[in-house]
Amino acid sequence: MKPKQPALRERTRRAVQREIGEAALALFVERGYEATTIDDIAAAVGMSQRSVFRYFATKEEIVVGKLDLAADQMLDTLRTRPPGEPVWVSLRRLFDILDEPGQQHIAEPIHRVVLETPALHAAYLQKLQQIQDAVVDALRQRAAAAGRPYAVDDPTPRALTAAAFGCLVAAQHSWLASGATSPLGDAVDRAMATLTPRA
Amino acid sequence: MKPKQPALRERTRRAVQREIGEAALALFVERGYEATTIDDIAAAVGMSQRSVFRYFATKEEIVVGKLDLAADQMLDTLRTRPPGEPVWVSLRRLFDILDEPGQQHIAEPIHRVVLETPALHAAYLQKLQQIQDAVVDALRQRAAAAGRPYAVDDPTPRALTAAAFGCLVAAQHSWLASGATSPLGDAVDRAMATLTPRA
DNA sequence: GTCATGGTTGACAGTGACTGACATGTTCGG
DNA sequence: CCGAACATGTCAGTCACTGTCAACCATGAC
Repeated sequence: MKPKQPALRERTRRAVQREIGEAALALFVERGYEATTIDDIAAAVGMSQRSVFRYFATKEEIVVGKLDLAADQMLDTLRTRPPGEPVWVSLRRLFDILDEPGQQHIAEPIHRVVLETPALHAAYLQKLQQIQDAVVDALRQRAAAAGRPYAVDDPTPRALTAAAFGCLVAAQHSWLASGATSPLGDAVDRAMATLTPRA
Repeated sequence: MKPKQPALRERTRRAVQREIGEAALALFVERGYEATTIDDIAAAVGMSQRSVFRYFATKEEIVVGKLDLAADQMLDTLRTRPPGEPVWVSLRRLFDILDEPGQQHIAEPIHRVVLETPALHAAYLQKLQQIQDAVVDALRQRAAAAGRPYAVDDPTPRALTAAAFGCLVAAQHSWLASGATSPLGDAVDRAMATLTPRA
């Protein structure tokens, strides 16, 4: 019987990871990302610097690692969408999870730190790029399952996905610039409405 | 008469910067970005590590700094396009300079290193983001000059620009994936043809 | 209970990117 | 030829990150 403890270990691991993440984020928001050292974070949770790095590969991952969860949710969303739905609509639906009520007040300072810290912004864009790869994969599979597979060299799924994520980033910018008042989803709607996929 | 030597100084500065850049790039391509240390680069050009950092703020800048020139060219291009031209077409034309013949053979290994090295890829995406900001600005100015300014909260210019650059990145991916045979411009054409701006 | 065992942790040393400070040239203007 | 910029080297220091090792649990076998 092996699979008995692994579950527990995994759970405690997640718990510690979560604790570090929350403490770190509080410090980042309070005094800035660059001004916060890993030692500060370690001290805040009562661990050694070394152990912090056992839970997060890099300092940036403490922040952008939160997107891994979001990525999984996006892929789930994509798989449960009607296979015949227009791709552009499905892509728009992926972003719903970034916009759930109850998270907005928390999400806003995070967004701000990420967009204002060059190192974090770069890491964020890269993570979005990774997510896009997975989304493109899922889109190809879906099309194949629906009997209308894309040709291997057809740039359509990749281009549409890239454009959609580009619109997302554009929407986040204007959302933050206007003080994060109206829901982010509205900004995404407006951004994505400026384009249509060609038949 | 002050502006006599400054011009010379600036020229020699550019020359040294260029020399460092070329030496570094050769090393990056040969043995990889991560495996190349700043000391290696300094030794290759016969300088101290400190001096290398006087010409480039960061290691990544040695590579992605080359895009600053491209960015200027893009903005020039944008300003010389007919003001009435559809935005999507103008945006497509920005990317022509990345595709000039005679640079392709050189550009390919660079592209490869950038896309395959996480740190560089992140820096690259961030630089593209900066360029987008400038492009959006130019688009707004152009529309205003043509008597059809965008409303301040109109996401159109930002969204279209982000989508176009997303298509560019998508095109680079498939271009590299297919061995960089046909010109990059063709890949960009195909990617951007999958979308149309909504009237 | 005891003991092997896998997984977690802290302490320590080391690398590499980067920064600040200072001292030494080299160059250019007068 | 002299003084003021400017470029460069050296050195010391910070911080992110990695490898290693020894101590330390918790669990399961006996």
